[in-house]
Amino acid sequence: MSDTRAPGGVEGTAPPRGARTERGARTRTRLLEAAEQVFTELGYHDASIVKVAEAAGVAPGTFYLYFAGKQDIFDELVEELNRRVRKAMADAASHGRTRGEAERLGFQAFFRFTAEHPGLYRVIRQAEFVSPRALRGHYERIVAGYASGLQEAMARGEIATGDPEVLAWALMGVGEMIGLRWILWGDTDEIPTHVFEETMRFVQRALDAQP
Amino acid sequence: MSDTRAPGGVEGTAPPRGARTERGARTRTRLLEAAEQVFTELGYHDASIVKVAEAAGVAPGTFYLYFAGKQDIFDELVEELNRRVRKAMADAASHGRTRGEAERLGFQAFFRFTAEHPGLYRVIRQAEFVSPRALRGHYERIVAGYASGLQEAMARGEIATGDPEVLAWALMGVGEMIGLRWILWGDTDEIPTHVFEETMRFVQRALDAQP
Amino acid sequence: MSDTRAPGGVEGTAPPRGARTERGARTRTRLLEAAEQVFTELGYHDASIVKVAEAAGVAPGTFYLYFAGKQDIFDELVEELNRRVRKAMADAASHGRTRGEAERLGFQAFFRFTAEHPGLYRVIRQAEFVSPRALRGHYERIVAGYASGLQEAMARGEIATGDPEVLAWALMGVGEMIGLRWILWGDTDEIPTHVFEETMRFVQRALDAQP
Amino acid sequence: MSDTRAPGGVEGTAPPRGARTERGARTRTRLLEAAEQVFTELGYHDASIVKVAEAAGVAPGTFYLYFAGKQDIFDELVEELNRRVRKAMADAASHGRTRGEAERLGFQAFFRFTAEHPGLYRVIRQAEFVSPRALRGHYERIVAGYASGLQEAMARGEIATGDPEVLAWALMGVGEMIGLRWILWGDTDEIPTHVFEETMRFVQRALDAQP
DNA sequence: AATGAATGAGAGTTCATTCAT
DNA sequence: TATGAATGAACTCTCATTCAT
Repeated sequence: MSDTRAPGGVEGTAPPRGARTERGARTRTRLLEAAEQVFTELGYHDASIVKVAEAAGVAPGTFYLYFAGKQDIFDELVEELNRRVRKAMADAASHGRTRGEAERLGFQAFFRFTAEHPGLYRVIRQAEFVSPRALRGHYERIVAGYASGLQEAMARGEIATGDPEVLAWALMGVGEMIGLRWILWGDTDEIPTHVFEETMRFVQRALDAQP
Repeated sequence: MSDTRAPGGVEGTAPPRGARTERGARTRTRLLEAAEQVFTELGYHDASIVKVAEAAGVAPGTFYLYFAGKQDIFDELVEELNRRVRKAMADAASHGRTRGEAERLGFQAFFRFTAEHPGLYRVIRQAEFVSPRALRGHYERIVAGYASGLQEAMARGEIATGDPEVLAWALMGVGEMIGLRWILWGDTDEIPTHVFEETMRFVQRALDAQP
Repeated sequence: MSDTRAPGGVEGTAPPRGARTERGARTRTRLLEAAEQVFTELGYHDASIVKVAEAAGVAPGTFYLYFAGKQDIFDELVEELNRRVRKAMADAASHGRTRGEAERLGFQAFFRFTAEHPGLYRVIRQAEFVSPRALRGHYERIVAGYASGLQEAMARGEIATGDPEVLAWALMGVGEMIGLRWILWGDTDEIPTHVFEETMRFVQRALDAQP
Repeated sequence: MSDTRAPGGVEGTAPPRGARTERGARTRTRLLEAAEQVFTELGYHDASIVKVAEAAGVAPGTFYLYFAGKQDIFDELVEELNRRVRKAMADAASHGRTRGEAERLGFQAFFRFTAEHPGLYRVIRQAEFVSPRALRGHYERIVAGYASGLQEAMARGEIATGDPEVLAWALMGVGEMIGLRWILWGDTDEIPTHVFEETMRFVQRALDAQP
């Protein structure tokens, strides 16, 4: 937000919603944190602006100084969460020496994230019905990473050849469903080791080049 | 819509409202059909009882003679849709001579169902947030079928050994995500052949016993 | 409102808002009466749906069974009031034997209406800012009546020739302003006789054929 | 905007907020100009203080240093606009050699003003509902001018005798309605010549002494 | 003299649900 | 068995105004 506003200027499309000062930035952050908590607890549709504002300790009207509405803050929140998931996965994967190891670490990071923040994970999934575009973009970015890794591995003859994009989506489906079953629906706080290992064996067989 | 609901059957808790006469049964059926149409078109939260009643050609008050509320009819509808999906998959799979063929036919049936009824598929997915229990039950039944098939195949040495349940959930994840990507988000009315074939190769490699 | 609704029919553009029964018709009427009172007392912008509903003795939600919103009921109300004014003027004028007498009686009826319902008159005037089209239509209908009377009188040589439409608007301006000044802003309940007579002389000179 | 407002002048009651310095006077002027623009564009009720402040390049809080509220600045603005209209009419009329010519020039000036500033004209009309007193005062001042001119003309035997006040209000009604019809509702940027001429003939017949 | 974040009452509106008929 | 008018709480959102800085 430039501090050289031309008087009477119209400032383009995105209204410069609040947050021009330090204090404003803090309020905005508080609202985002409150939204995370409320959406997590109640889901998108039972959450309300009033509840979010209340949780942030501000008046309802204040909310609209910073966000255009419920969907707006949801989008921003989901985008933020998605960034976190992707970063966790990419960071973990980058420590792998071999492709297989990277894959393993990536999956592990994903499962760890969802296990540590099951509410957030649910929020992200719910985006399918609220901001399909945002969720799709998120998945596509993960897939793009997967796919390029797979392509390189194919080139090196490490894995079976095939359409890397399809393979990447299939891999993501595996991770999502295992996460859904053993974290959201499971009764432990963590994915059981043998489930994780079985999943990794499944994935490795699915990818490995047949001798 | 099966008209042979045993009163007080599996549902147990909910008293079977209305529908004690021939006419009542017809009204109930009309409401369920209307709900399918309205939920499909609008999604759970934008659907309203008044719209469902209207689509069924019935007054709003009449709705409550047959269902306890919105969630109630949604649950019943999702259960019904799930039965249809499972039946389509099971029927198809039963025509397979080999395990691999059955698997292939089952996946094909799933994709065909979602391609032909994308709205219904979305309704089922949405159940995750509205009636998690119902969706979980649905998935578990599919998994149970998969898993027992896998177990037999393992016993016969046709596929790699492992925890059949984990494998079954992984398989389902693959199907779900490929369906999401190429049917709900795709721009064709059908899953592209090469995507389907690539998916099947992925699945077969993932399961096949290593020589 | 036809009582042969096809089940599931969509009923065209105008939603059949309530009033299918005797009781509904009564509620609708009560709302319209309440609106007249509230708009009259508070003006358009300070009136609120809740106040109207309250004055009608119904819950806020009930209002929306019958009207699409504030502007909708305002339009209907203004249209109704306009019909009354026009009818009062036309009825009165039709008793005139000569053109001049008809004119005199029409003006008189207009002033009487505004004097008896100053609040309504204000509501109609306010329509200029709320439903300009409606007000314009109202004026145009009055003007059309005036103008055709003037044209005939011109043909008979009773009055000066000229563009009857312009003359008609000018006449209406006279009536409106005199009404505004001596009824809305005046301190009596009726237009003073000498003002009325002076106005009629003004009008007659303005129209009369010069010898 | 005259910058020579005598503090505590005619307005009397309202303390002249802010504007005690050179800079303050400039801010006040900017706010008034902004208000003219915003009210003109949006009308009274859709205009908001925040928009006015924005258009003036000033923070919302600053507004209240200079005006007591929305109605306050509206009143002042309307008064200013009215001064402009009256001045335009009086200036024009003063160039007329005969009474009839003065009248003609006055009407012309009024129509020209409204044609050039239709938005302002609307703002003035809207004052009927927002500050009736201000509008009434405006009209009364115009009427006073008309009336004294008419009285003199009567004394000189140039026009029919009668109550000059009633005649003056009638004249103003003619001008207002013709302006409303052909400027606010018309499709040209100017009043058509034949309408103007017809109107003037109407007015002259209405006033002229019968031989 | 100026700021701009914060307020909070109140607006319009929706809809699952009830109940007298 | 069916009706449909009525409910009223809850929702999103606006904006004139205040006040600590």
